[in-house]
Amino acid sequence: MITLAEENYLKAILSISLNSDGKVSTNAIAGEIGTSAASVSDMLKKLQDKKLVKYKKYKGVSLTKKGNSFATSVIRKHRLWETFLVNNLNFDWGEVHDVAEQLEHIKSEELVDRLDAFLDWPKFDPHGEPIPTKDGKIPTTNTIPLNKLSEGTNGKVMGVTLDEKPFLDYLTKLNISIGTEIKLLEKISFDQSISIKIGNTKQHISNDVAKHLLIKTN
Amino acid sequence: MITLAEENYLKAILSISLNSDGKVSTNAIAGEIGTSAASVSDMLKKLQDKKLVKYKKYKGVSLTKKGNSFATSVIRKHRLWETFLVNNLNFDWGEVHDVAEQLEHIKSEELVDRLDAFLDWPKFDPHGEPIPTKDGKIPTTNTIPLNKLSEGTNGKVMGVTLDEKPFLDYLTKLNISIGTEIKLLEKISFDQSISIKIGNTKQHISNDVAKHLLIKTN
DNA sequence: CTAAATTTTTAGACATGTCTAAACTTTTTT
DNA sequence: AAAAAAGTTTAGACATGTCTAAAAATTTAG
Repeated sequence: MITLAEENYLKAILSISLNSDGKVSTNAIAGEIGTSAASVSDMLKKLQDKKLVKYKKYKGVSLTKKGNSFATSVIRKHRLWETFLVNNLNFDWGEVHDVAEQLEHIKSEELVDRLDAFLDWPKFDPHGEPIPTKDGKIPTTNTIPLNKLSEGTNGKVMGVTLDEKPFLDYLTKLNISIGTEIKLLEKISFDQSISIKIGNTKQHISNDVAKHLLIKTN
Repeated sequence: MITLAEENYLKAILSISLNSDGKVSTNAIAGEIGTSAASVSDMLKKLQDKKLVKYKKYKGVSLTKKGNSFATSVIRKHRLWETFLVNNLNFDWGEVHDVAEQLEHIKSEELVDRLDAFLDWPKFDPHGEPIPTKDGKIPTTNTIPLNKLSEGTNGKVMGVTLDEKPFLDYLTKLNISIGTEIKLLEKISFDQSISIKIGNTKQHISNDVAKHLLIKTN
């Protein structure tokens, strides 16, 4: 049996390794989970014993096939529940994360599959993030982060890669949601901040915001 | 903060005290939860410290107002989730208990209220059990257990008071579900077993089965 | 290429919730 | 009303997952 804490560690490792290739460091995991490096060390040994990760002391960690499969399944559940919460229970996209963090640990394959069917097998969640299928495949998109776009390019917001209320609330304030048309006007090399046009208004946003917006160019 | 284990103890205490008035014994709780009397003793002290129960050593336990309110809320969540699972995810009524036991511990008032609204404020769950309202009121029914009916009386099954797969599967086999019309033909005084008529077929069932069937007489 | 800084691991402690075995109350029986 | 039975609590142990402080390994800098 895999515990709730173990699932959270696997999810954190997967999430970090998607944004930066190679082995995942103890500190990175501690940061992601909000715990101490010491606790992470302890847990990595346990995950190693269960053959969920490959771990060499001081050398970082990576998921085994089995570990990856569990982590992907947790993400699948998280995103399906977020979809349900937004589509059917009328939650706002910034309000669902914490509840989905709990729901993702409910243990029942049957439940997940039936929820998937009830939602009509969605490919993307309310943030535009891909929902892994039952067999672990992750739908792809041909999107790029807004900060990688070149000046003068038009595109449409297809998703966000950060699921935190302050960020999502800020997007709402900027009038940005899934489907919003954006034109990149200017990149400031000093701090990588950018000017954009949304509808007929110009906005200026930081690189930290831009890098979490997935754009499909027209 | 109330923990998952504490919620389960409170629920068990409420559930026992509904079926038998007065103080609830340590052993009864141990039996309900499936743990040892020693563990129950330990936990009762903790619940006492949190003012969730009133407890005198060797003298049994009862819920405080606060404890009752938590326990009722857990039952509310359990029954709302069971309703969702059966009505919307097409689960069979015998399959939902274990999943609902997990879902009932999700912490979010908002979630429960929205689920309630999504389900259109149901008053009874798929087993006919009343769903407590947000403010803790429990809808009433004028039903009596089948074993208390007198011979020759007709009635309709409005609910069951046991949520266990083997029991529910047996009912299905007997062609009994919510809404089924039943006539009580004969009571055997030796073992309190009874003969009933369902549609045009006679059946003979034990008192253990009959006492968990709630009947509304015609 | 050492020395300092950073990262990671170990050691020891703690909280939660569980267990078995033994001790203690209460209830039932004779 | 004492003895036996049943029920309950305490004592001590264990597993999980966390923490801080100290030790060890690795990386970075001078």
